[in-house]
Amino acid sequence: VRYSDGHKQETRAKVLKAAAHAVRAKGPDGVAVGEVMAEAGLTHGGFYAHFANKEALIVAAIEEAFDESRRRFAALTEGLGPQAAMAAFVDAYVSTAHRQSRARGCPVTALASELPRQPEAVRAAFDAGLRSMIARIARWLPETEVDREGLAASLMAEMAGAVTLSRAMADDDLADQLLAGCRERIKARMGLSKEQPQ
Amino acid sequence: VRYSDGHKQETRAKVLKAAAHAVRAKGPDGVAVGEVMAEAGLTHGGFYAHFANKEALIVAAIEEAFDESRRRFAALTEGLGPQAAMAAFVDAYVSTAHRQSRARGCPVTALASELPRQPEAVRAAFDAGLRSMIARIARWLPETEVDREGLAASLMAEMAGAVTLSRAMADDDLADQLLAGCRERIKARMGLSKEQPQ
DNA sequence: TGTACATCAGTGAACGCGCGTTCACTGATGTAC
DNA sequence: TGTACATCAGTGAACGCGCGTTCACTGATGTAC
Repeated sequence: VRYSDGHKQETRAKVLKAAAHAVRAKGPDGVAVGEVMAEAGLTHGGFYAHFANKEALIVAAIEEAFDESRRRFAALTEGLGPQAAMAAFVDAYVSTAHRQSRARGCPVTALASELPRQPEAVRAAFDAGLRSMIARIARWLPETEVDREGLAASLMAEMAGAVTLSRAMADDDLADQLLAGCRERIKARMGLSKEQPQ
Repeated sequence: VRYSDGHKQETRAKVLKAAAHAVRAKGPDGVAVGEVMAEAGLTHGGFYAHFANKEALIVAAIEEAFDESRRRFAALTEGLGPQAAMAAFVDAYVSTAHRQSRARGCPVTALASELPRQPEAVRAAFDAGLRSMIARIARWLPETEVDREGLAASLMAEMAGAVTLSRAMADDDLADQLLAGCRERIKARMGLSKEQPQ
């Protein structure tokens, strides 16, 4: 072992983190192996000591992006009851801040429409991340709700749609209006609106 | 004039149609000028007699895709009152058929997440199409609704999100469930659910 | 304890390929005389 | 009416560039003796 123990793991983690940002900022096909390696402070040739090929990097990057996103939202909702957690989640997700941070935001919003063109392994990674997100949302919904998974999927669709559309809009004010409107309507759909009692 | 009158226009229209399909199937960056020309029965070199460059093609292709989509849904809702038109629109949009026909479907669903990376002109074309779609939906909503534009934007977000997520899902049954669930919830949000009176 | 050797993460040149763009040329047809 | 010329949509070879991948090499460090 030439380098200190775990040196290779650390390098791999650095490359992966850069890739997880790049895949959201530029899309799976827009990620350039050389750029990712440079971002991690290395030259392109060393890439293949860590990953079999670009596809393997994309798969790992998507998993990493979902993990990052999960940790971010877990921190945000820590210690809150289900309804308060859900409200905090919606406020953070359907927000101007999220609109503006594509590289660090939720991979669902950043990648969804490019996914059908991706190879099987990439699609599988995204599919798993998406399903676990919906399941997490479902757990926050009232137990009295008859079809929690169904409602969770519907809410996920609107949240991801809202952020994606807001990013596609040229006018910042209009985009903010759309986000605010969707945010309130989503909360109203779950009895979490400001106008209604908790 | 060598060729018959309007020959060049016809060729341009053929190229544009092929590009409008390709841009939805492969994304703006995935469109290959040579492939589009081949699809139109021509060789790649002739492209520059019709478009200044690839970016100009993408802009025109997005406009064409929105037009196609508009005509399709106009035919579908022709002669119907606002509520029936809206219901027909939702049923057609949030459907398995739409999920399966990316190249001919709505450009919002097909392109949304790739848009932020595109050049200004491309973004402007998409932005215009998106806004006109939301305006069209708003006109179908009950006049009693306080914020028709806001509700329209929220519904557009959920519809586009639902179709996009369904396309990203590997399991067809799960995808169909998501579409059916979103469809009913969207209609319920407008008093158009099967369970409720028209 | 000191020296020769093995290991292997990382380097950087090179290769092949696809793609956008350019450009000299073609050839069918309309126009001028 | 017939012939020479102009026009221009479309052809196909060529170029440059970026990118994924390969590969011979480096050099710092651990191990064997």
